[in-house]
Amino acid sequence: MTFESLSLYRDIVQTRSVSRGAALNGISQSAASQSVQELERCLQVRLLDRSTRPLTVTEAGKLYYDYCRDILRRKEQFEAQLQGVTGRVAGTVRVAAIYSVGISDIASLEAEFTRRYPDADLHVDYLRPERVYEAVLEDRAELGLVSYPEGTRELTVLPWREEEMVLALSPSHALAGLRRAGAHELEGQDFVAFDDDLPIRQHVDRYLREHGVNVRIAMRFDNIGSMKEALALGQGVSILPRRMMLNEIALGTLSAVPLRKPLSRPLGIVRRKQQALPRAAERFLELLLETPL
Amino acid sequence: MTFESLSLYRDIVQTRSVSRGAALNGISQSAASQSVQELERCLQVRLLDRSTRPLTVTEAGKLYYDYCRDILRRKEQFEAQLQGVTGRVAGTVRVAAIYSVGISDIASLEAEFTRRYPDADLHVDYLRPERVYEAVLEDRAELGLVSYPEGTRELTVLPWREEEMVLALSPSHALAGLRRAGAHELEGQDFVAFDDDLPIRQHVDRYLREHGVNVRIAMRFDNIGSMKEALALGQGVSILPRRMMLNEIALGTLSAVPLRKPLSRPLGIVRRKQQALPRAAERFLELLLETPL
DNA sequence: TGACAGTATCGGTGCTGCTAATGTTACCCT
DNA sequence: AGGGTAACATTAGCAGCACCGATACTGTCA
Repeated sequence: MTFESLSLYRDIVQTRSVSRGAALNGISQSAASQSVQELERCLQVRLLDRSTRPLTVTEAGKLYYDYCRDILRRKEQFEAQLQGVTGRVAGTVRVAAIYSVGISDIASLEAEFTRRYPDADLHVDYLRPERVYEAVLEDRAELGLVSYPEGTRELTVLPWREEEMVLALSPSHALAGLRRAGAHELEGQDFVAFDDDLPIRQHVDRYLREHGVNVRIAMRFDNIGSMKEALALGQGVSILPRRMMLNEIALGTLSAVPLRKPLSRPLGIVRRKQQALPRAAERFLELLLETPL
Repeated sequence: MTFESLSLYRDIVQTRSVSRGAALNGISQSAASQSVQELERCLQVRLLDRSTRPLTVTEAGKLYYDYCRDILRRKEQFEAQLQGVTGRVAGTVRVAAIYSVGISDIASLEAEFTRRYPDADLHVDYLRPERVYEAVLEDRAELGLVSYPEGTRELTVLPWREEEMVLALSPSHALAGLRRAGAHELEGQDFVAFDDDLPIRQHVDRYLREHGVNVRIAMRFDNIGSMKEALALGQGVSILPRRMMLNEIALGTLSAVPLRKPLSRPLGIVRRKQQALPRAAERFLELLLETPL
């Protein structure tokens, strides 16, 4: 019973799928299937009920899952401790981020990080917000970058940035010439919105409601990139973080109009409570926090 | 990195020797040496300083040792939990006992145990008292049987038996005819004693001192078997648990004279605190506690 | 400075665990 | 119902690696 098989089993349970677990661990579905069977043979007990889809976890399987988690966390803890002794900053920092933190920002952070710590690797996954929390909870990432962060019993939050939200629209749009946008000017506009279940959507909705504005939701997206495309094509207006539009503003494909009643979006960093971070992850966290807005 | 290698490393550190660790894990010295080197190569850090004898453990090596212990304990805990779910009583119960608990007693217990739980194995090691504590502390035994038990921060004690101590001597000895032995009758006798560092020796010494008796220590042993031989040959007298002499009394090779001022020896069971016992070990513990004196 | 006990190294071997291909089964959908 | 699809199981064959035995090296005694 190797650590690979522990990690594999954990991932199989978390993804509720042998194949996905196999993929996450870089082995074939066949190998994963054999690994689980070997496990069940050794322990003489069924761990997973694979006669149903998606597969279900038996009582014993849950025990083994907790066991895997504990073992793998202890392993991470050891590795963190070890790096404290050797003084080396190495290993992979896994970061899960929402799409809208700005890929270019992270890219420059990544460059600085690999410059400072050449032995460390940085791996960033861009996910939907709920997936970011999930990734941190399920040990697939040391750090998570989210907007409107919320802590839980197992997760702790560090404030990171406050981003100014602005009216975003095509330069050719009627409202593009305004120096400042009052709420009433949005009344009845076609609106390019975030998906209903994203936190940012809730906050923008509340902002509009509080200022007595009704807009017409023209389209919905779960990522800023697509929204910017739609706006550039004149499909409507939106409210987006200004930082995310700097490129398009410079290129002249989009315009940003400051809001008279300001609205900002807080970004935060989530991590697991009482989990010593590997040295490399600690350093990346420092880098994040020292980076100017 | 397999569990075998964790167990191996733990044993190497505990025994301060690669060869002994290898022997404990049933592999060759060569394999053990290679395993440690592989470990150091993977972690990129020296764990053991083998340029000195006995070998010494580096800072990183200590961290890894703690890690091994934690992992292996978690594994045991899982196995115990699993047996709770399956209801099976299987696996090996490892018991460490002092020589003087009585091998024949344990043998009959063992017979009863394997009768009740045919899937479980019982393994008993007979050791010197300090080794019994060590074996339990270092996860080489689930239960320890000792006299004059003492708990520690990591060990908890369950009282087991109170054994009557009697004057033990050859039937041909001058004192053998007594119905009861007062303390004064021991004055000046040749005494067959336990080794100085055994707890039972301290207690017998105190008994003699408190009753103002001086004896001449004729010989010392660390096990009751040898003492009985010496007594049968008329080499002196001793104070021993009666239970341990039943066979010799029946055969007429030894006599037991009750002490006027009674002395008893408490036997106890030691186990690690906050460590769920495997189901098989739990059952053996039940068996121990229900066994009549 | 031998003698020894312990550790490192080396070549050969067997077993475990992987892949790729194929067979089987649960669930969905009209 | 009854294909269709996506998942899991099975099989054969191969590759790597952990093991062993033998031997060489190295600390630590006397």
